[in-house]
Amino acid sequence: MPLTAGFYARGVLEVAQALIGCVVSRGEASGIIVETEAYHDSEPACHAHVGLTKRTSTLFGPPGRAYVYLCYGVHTMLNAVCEREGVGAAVLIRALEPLEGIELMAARRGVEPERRRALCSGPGRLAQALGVGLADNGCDLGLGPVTICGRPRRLGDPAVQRDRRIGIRRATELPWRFCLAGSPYLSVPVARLETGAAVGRGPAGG
DNA sequence: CATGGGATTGACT
DNA sequence: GTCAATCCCATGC
Repeated sequence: MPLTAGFYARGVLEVAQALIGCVVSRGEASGIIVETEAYHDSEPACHAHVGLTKRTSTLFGPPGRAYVYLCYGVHTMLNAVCEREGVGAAVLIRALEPLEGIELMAARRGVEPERRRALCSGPGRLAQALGVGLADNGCDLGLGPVTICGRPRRLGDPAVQRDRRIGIRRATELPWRFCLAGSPYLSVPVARLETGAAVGRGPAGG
């Protein structure tokens, strides 16, 4: 059973951590989420920081929808919209451990199925592997085409590591990246923990 | 209407 | 390590 809106309605940091170990599916292809990042309209790295526009309307909409956009004119990014309607917040899905539809994902990526790490280790890569396109923007993650289900019981409670977000120009100091500890499917390894690093307290008013 | 930036990737030196 | 691809959309005139 897919996760419902209540799961996403919580604070975006809480959701970003809770999504580790959950399963993203689209059609025959699926994978276990091993890396996420949180974005919130209170900080400048978030698209919603500019306010409500045509582009950001999905972000400010109800929780539990997909926010899909094109990055660098080349790659599609898949996010899960969080927090209550009127708050611009989302979790970027950055890496998956491939689960089902390996052959299909490999064909879409143009790599050999044996190269598991090349399939979904990166936000652009996983979107390509799943066949996510701009037409999926705004879709209900409980209904599809893109769906997210809870953690498989057999996996237990995952150990989650926190890190700084990757590839952004602004608000780089926030430790809003969440990774499955020890996973070989991360887009980038977790940085060494810095002693005394500032710990984010979460978005104001979130 | 013109311009410029961007939450990336893959190819190449 | 460097760098180009490529396009949507926010902004400004």
